[in-house]
Amino acid sequence: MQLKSLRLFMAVAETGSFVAAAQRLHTVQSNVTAHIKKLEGELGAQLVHRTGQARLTTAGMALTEYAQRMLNAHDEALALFEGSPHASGRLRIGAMETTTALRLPPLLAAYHAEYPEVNIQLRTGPTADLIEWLMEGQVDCAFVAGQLEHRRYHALKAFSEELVLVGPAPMAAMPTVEELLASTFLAFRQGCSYRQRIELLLSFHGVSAARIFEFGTLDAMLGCASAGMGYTVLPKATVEAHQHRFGIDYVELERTIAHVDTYFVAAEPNTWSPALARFADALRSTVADEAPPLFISSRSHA
Amino acid sequence: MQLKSLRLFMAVAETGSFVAAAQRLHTVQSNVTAHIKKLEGELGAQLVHRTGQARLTTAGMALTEYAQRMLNAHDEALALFEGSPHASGRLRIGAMETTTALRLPPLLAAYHAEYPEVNIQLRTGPTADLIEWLMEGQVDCAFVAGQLEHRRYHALKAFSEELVLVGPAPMAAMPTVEELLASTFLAFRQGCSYRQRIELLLSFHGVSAARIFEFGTLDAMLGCASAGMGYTVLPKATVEAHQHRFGIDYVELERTIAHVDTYFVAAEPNTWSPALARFADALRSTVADEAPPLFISSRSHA
DNA sequence: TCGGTAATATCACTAAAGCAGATAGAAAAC
DNA sequence: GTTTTCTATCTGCTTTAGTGATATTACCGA
Repeated sequence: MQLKSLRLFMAVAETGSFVAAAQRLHTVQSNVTAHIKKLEGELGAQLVHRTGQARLTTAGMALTEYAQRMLNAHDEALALFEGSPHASGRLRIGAMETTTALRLPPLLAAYHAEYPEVNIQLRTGPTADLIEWLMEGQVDCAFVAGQLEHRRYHALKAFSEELVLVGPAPMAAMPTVEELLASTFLAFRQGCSYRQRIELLLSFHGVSAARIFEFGTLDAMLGCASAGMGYTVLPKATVEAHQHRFGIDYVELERTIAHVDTYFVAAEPNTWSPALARFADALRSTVADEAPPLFISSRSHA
Repeated sequence: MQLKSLRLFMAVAETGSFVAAAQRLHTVQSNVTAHIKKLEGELGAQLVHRTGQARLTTAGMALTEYAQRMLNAHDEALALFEGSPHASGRLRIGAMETTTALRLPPLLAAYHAEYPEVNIQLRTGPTADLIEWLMEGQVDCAFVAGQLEHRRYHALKAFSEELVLVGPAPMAAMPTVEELLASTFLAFRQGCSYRQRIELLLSFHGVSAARIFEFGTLDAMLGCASAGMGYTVLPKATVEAHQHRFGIDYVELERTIAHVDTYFVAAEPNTWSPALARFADALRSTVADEAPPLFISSRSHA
């Protein structure tokens, strides 16, 4: 059974004529006859009464239901890919805690408004996990800190973050080496790229290691920071967004340490579902509003 | 897009390998490659990651939903016709009022118990209308009085009825010619074959014409008969079934007039949907329980 | 970094199927 | 009874599918 045959069959059913069906689908009558006969042979039943008007037999009517289902699914699939008037299906996004909290809401809102059919699944985790999930196919795309070194992945610079050293308010100046050495650092669980910055910061100040408390959520970490439990390193925008809720303050860091770019990474664009492609579009337009876009695409293996 | 390609695509998705998919569907790996590549070309997107495990891309996952829908509909259609484990769909039956009331209930009950998926639509009318509906395709089959003369239709003798003259109780003997001439006859609306029998009965007794009242339902007719409004001709079994509810009685008629066969008629068997074919089966077994079956099939135009 | 291994891609060839045009046959309309 | 209109069949051509052998690529371990 072929979709072509079913298409012709439905045309015959609707027009009541083999020649009309042939014209509608831009072929010849003998071809229609051949397809209908083949269908009848496969199903072991006559589908069309040929006397006078070509009317469907009872068997033919029974087939229409299934033929219509197949053709509908086919047309929808084709429309989804070729046209792409509306994206649908599932979109699994991975992102860091800070990105999720600060950057994604407006982006997701805009995307969802335009493509309400897409079922968005958001998964939060540190950069290392995100990359693993992406490679394992557990997410369709991810927002990670720093550029992905791996080949065969497409990367788009999404957001630029300025990391600051966060501690209990007030913080007038950078803590001394002694203070840093004596204090605890608060970080997300293993794999968070910001945590690497903490270690970079420590080495920058000549401190080799420090006590580190791991947290699972941003709120818990900020709460502990305001309570004076220790210092942490977070994007400035994140801190400013939460500063009114917690008694925290920050000092800016040296630029080489502070600057971190968040990249949108996914497999190559030609593997994207329409839902993912539209999401990348939405991201690009968001990025374009703030800064000139910078595309870093991997070598495409034609 | 071909169902064959989608079948291979799903096999690749499930097995994670081109060679495994080829083995499962009894073909060779190069063929799988060709089909997948063709699909990818048609949709303009890469569907499968080839590195290591053959995993689906995001686009590929989006396709699976539609592919599954198409293949499901295909499998169901095939199962419906070839196997026929369960009939489904719609079955439109036409029947005379008396047949509907007396003969169909047990048949329909048995059929519905076995094939609950079938949506049965019952349409009642006189024989002439039934034949017209059948030829126009408004019903899939019909129970009519007398054999259908038309070619290209399959007929199966379903029930034998013994017509009797019905009047208000008590009826000791056949009314005289004068009584018949003076009385009114009650019949279904134009086209009812039993009504022809009334006219035949009258001519048998030398009466050329009589006043006839037309009714739409059996109950109304029997009610009027019990009230002494006039006589009617009905199957003996029907009268006996309603005798306890109405004050009616009957006398038997001369055999050449009394005997009427009810035939099951439909288009030729090779045009039957599974639902219709199973219904004919059910009817045959019902008939076989009562009398040796008698098949009168039209010449099949191979 | 270099082979070995296991996977997919490509190629050449054969077979089959699809398609178009012409024609024959059958039914309906006049 | 003739004409018209429709479907079935036939023939040749073109395209496509399927097979098996071979090339290429990626991955893995030494």
